[in-house]
Amino acid sequence: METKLRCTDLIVLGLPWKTTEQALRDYFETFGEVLMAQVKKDPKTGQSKGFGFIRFASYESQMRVLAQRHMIDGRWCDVKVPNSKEGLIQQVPCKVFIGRCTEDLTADDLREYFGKFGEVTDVFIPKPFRAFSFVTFLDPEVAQSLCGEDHIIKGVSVHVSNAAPKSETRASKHGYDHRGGDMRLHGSNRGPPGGPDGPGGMYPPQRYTGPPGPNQSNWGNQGGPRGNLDMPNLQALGITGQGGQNNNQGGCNPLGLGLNLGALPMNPALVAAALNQASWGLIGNLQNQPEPNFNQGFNNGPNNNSGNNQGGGNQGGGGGPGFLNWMSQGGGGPGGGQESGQWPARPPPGQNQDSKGFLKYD
DNA sequence: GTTGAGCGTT
Repeated sequence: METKLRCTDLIVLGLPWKTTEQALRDYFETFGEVLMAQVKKDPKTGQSKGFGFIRFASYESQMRVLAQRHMIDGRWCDVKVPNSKEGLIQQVPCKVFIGRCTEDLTADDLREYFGKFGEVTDVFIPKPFRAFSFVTFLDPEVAQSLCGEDHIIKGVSVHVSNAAPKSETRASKHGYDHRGGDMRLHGSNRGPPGGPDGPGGMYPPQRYTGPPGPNQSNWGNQGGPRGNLDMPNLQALGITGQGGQNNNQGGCNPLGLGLNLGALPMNPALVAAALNQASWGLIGNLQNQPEPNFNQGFNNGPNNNSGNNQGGGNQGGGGGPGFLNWMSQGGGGPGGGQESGQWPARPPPGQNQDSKGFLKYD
């Protein structure tokens, strides 16, 4: 379980021809200690091939880097987990199914309401109206904690449940959309982690206790001495965040590329690695189902760049079991803010349910 | 001397 959060080499695509290994290293060192940086070149000419690899010392740096695009020497570059390495990273459902929606419940309504429980990274409302929607949280634990509950939003009683991964969809081999920094895990070689009855000891037994009160401990940022990352919680989960290279502080990031740091959604897959088994253990509705395919179903749509929620900084995640509280240094970023409505067409109702009657999504 | 989706000579 400790091995799930180790760093891996990351591929950097789109490098300018001109970028040197030193420049590459210099750039990424603003995120944390860089153990390796290389630019792939033609052995003969020495000409760059336009991509390279980097490796961080801390998983936290890795996650943060994966969560955004990077302007390097004047070009936007993407950092991804290499194909050769994917499948090593686990993911956990951050998305919940919201049933009994009415038509007047807008994405903003949902985002605002559920933002009380944790940072919302995506809201999806099928069109045409289908009486349900999906809300994706940054923190998978928040998502899980809400499952099974009824909530009243604008006078409407909605029901939150697991967003049952649609089995056997795409996400097969050729990666799907991960522009904007969302999922990129689809290696097919990774089986289900353990199974529903696995360890189950990672999560505190007590359920999420609603919106954080004003006095609840807040691991968040707000200028705390530790900065805005959530290493305490990581450690609490048995993750040894080596070295604690914490470059990011609460408030001003040291890199020149300020804008997105706090506002961008973390890649839930990467972020949630350690929660996998335990979380599935909590998903009662899935316990009797065939093993879910972890390789799919949790992508956040074509563009995961949701605007930060209300720019208010995260809600602290309740201080308790919160896992991902590093985001949001206030001041909503320039994130897109749009979402919904740009998803692939869905199957007609009826053919998108599994044996348990769960609505599937893709 | 060009190029722009991709996946790593060692």
